[in-house]
Amino acid sequence: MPQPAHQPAPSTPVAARATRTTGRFPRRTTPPPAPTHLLQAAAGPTAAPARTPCLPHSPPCRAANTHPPAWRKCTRTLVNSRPCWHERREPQTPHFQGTTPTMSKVRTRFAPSPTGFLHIGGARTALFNWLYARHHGGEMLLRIEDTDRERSTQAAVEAIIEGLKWLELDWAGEPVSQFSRRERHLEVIRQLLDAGHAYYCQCTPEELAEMREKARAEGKPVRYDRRCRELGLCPPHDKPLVVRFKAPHEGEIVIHDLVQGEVRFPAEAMDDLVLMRADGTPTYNLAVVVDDHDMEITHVIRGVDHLTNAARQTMIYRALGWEVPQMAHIPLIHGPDGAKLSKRHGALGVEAYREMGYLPEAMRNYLARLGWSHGDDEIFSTDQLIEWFDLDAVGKSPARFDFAKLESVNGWWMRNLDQEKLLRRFIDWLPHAPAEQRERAETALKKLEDENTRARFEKLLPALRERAKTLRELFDLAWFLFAGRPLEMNAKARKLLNDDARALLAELHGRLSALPEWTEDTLEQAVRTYAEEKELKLGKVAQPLRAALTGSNVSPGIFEVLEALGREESLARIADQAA
RNA sequence: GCCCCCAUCGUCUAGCGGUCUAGGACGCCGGCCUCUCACGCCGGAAACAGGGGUUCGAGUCCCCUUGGGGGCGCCA
Repeated sequence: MPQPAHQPAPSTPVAARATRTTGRFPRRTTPPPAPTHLLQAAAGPTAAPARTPCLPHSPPCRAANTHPPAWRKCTRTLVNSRPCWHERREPQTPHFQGTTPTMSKVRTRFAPSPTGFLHIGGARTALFNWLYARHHGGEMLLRIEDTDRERSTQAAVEAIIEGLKWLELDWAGEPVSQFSRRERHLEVIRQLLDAGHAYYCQCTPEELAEMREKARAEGKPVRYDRRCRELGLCPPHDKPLVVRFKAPHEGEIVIHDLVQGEVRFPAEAMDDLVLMRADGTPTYNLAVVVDDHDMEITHVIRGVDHLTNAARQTMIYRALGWEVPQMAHIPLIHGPDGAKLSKRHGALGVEAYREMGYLPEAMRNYLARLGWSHGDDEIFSTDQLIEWFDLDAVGKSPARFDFAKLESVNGWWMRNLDQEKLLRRFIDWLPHAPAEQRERAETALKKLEDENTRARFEKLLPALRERAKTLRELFDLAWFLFAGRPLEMNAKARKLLNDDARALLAELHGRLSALPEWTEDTLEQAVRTYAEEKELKLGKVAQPLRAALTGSNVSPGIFEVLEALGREESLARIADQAA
């Protein structure tokens, strides 16, 4: 399992292989679409359209001539105030360690932005990426999309990594910080500018807001009106400049999606999106294209909320002359009310599910079934998931998150997981118990170090697990094994222990202490005989006994409990409650 | 407002033109088992959103309506 290290390893010159565009994914069966009638001119730098001259007041710049040496002069001020490109050193790009590309290998990536915990939708996206890669013998990479410096936090990065680890979704190499690849992104922006696929724009956020408002009021599509597109602006300039992509004027962008099928976006719907902000930082859509390309991602699997980004990114790929990766946009997960998943419905961080006592295998099982199916099958081991998962069985309609079903699936895994593994899961869970159980959990953890207690627990585990839907319930059910005397009684247990019951316990204590052998069988025989003699139904005897032994009205079979607890402890507990 | 996507029991889904009086699972209701609670087993209620086409034949294909969702940032 990779460590959450964020220091890029010493670099392989990513840039060097970054421009390779052919023969990289020979295993592809469906070649990427080429509806290039509108973007033919965008085939690459060599096919760039004519340059527009600079404005009179600007000094000559790259946009105006084709001499490479002019670069330096110009790039000095490309980023309005900050000189970031003037020294043309090799960009420090992360080395995608351990992921030496094999031509035919499927490479997916999970690319969360670290602005919060790993929520349930993100977890499923990660799972699908992971399963798809595994199914095809490839690998999943992890990229942290931390270009939004305001909202990205290290704590979130750690929470995401922690969440993935809990779900046991591993990735190849080190996590890649998108922010750390900034230089490379700027380099590509420069390339785009150079080729005439991008231009400087001087519009301010205020002007743009005004533009949008007007368009909306007139019922027109809300888009940038491209007023700077042919101005030939370039830095230095009296206003801050951004770099925009030149979207095609006509035709359409067609994306071939493995889940959504063929989706067409008319060119009129495409905006001249910003590639570089006024502060000189690259934007998401540009960064994603560059990173996916450099990381040699073959399949981009993400939420449908990115579908329009797919169209935008496709334009950028084409302008760069790069091959577009296969794409799959999976439906989103909704809350029980069909609306967006809200906090109280399940938009919780995966650590919350861990706390609630769900098992990773159950989580994977449930999440996989949300939007994907394999006939009538409901329960899947991870190996089966890997064997059977594929994008063609992923539906297009959104699914609602259903706690009841999750719980049921979890219950199945509670009952059927390998005993050793369940034990380990339980012990691993204890330190993550919810706050109100933390104290007891610590006690249990300590008690489990005691061989005797541990043996009791293991002995009763088969009976306990059958009654628990979650690790948390298992813990509640098992608590009486760890609790000290005198046992705390719950309300129903107290009610059970009336005077008659206490008197009965006193008699029973006598009988049981006389027993030569303390086994489930001898105990059952003794108790049954006692009940018959007293002409009582077994329940009348078992329930007070249960209360005395477990402090509860619910437990595994009473004779099992008696045996597991042992003679000494059992008799002591009975004596505690006897009259 | 504009663009895109979706639509089978309450929920997740099977169904890829005839085998559908629509199957499974969760949940719900009834029962059996029984020392409690579970597990397990048996049974039940419960759906093709509506309207037009196409076809000998439509849950399955097409169109419209309605309803949901996503997107329209110098966020990702």
